[in-house]
Amino acid sequence: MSLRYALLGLLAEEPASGYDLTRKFERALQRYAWHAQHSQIYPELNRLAADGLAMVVAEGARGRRTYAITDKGRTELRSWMLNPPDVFVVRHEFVLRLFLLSTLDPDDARAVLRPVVEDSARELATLRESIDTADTTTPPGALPAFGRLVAEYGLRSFQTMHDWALWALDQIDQADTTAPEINHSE
Amino acid sequence: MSLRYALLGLLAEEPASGYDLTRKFERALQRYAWHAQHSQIYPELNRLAADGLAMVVAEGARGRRTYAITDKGRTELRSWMLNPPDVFVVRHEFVLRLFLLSTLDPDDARAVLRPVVEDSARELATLRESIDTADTTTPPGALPAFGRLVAEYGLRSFQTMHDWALWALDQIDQADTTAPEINHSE
DNA sequence: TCAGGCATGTAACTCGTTACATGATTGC
DNA sequence: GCAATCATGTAACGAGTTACATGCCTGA
Repeated sequence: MSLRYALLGLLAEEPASGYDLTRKFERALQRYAWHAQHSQIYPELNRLAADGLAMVVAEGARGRRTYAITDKGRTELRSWMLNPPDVFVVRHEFVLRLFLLSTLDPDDARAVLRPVVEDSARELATLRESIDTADTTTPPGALPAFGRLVAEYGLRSFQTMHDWALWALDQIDQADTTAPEINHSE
Repeated sequence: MSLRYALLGLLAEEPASGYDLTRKFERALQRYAWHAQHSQIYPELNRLAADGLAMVVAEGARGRRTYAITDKGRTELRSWMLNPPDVFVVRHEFVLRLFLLSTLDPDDARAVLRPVVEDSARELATLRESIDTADTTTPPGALPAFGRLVAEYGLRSFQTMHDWALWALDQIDQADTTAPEINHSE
């Protein structure tokens, strides 16, 4: 049911069409939080409308339909936000690979980790730049957009991953040079 | 296909039954990396065996079947580990809620964030304790188990989340006391 | 005019969840 | 004997992916 609330949440920020929402997923949500394609989004929008949680507020060129959240939708969304489950659904292929690093020999493990260092550094730089731009263009004293909170979370997460990957490479090197002959049994 | 590799990876560490694997998911993978129930694990084990990537190596009481990874399975797993996709699948309901914090008013946002501070502190303490125990029981000079790498990643991730949530609460307070009258329009 | 992007949809398939179902073993 | 746990399975359903399908607008 998370897709339903992801859509309601995006609609709560501003009205949007299925096409808009698809692009929002690609740009922001997909990398950190949730993934969905247009083939899933359009039917769900129709269901949201059928359930009275969203409604079509404009029809434009090329069959474009702009949806907005309804009061009922807002109530439903708020209730979902304030009642988190005890255990969250997590599916993270990257972290899965970290878990399975133990199945590789040191050289292979290093080969997996090195791109992690570079990728996280690149993500970090991109995010920091867009945060700096946003911070300087925001009038002083204004409410910081909540998007700023998420960006900060992303920034810290990439920093953590970067630092960790460097540390992990170091750990592997140490183990490898200290006692390389213990390996290669079996 | 990630489930397939998660299972292969766990079998690469040691032979296990479907029942064992189900518990491993519950204990470790589920919270951080991937989730699966027994109803998905048993059929997939049968498929792994049919494809020659795993095989039954022992049959025990109560119909228990212990599977082990085959050489073909190891080759397949290694190839998967060394060829990561450009973009990872991420489904993280917790982070989704962070994104949608912007749809809540400051009081509601605080109500969402406060438990995050507490939960992450608790997870942090538990993880640190089990890491300390593992570190002191590991004979000095031995190869650090790769599980130690993941534990460290978990530790740092929870620390990051904890620090971020405190920072976010502070940001909300500041915005709320600086310019509370800007809100409540519309 | 025509390429590229806007815009929506659906069918077939696979993945994942929930619920139902069954029985064996162990320890008290 | 019986409760708890071990142990595996499947059917029905819902969620998510891939591929196919269609047509409209805008700008060069």
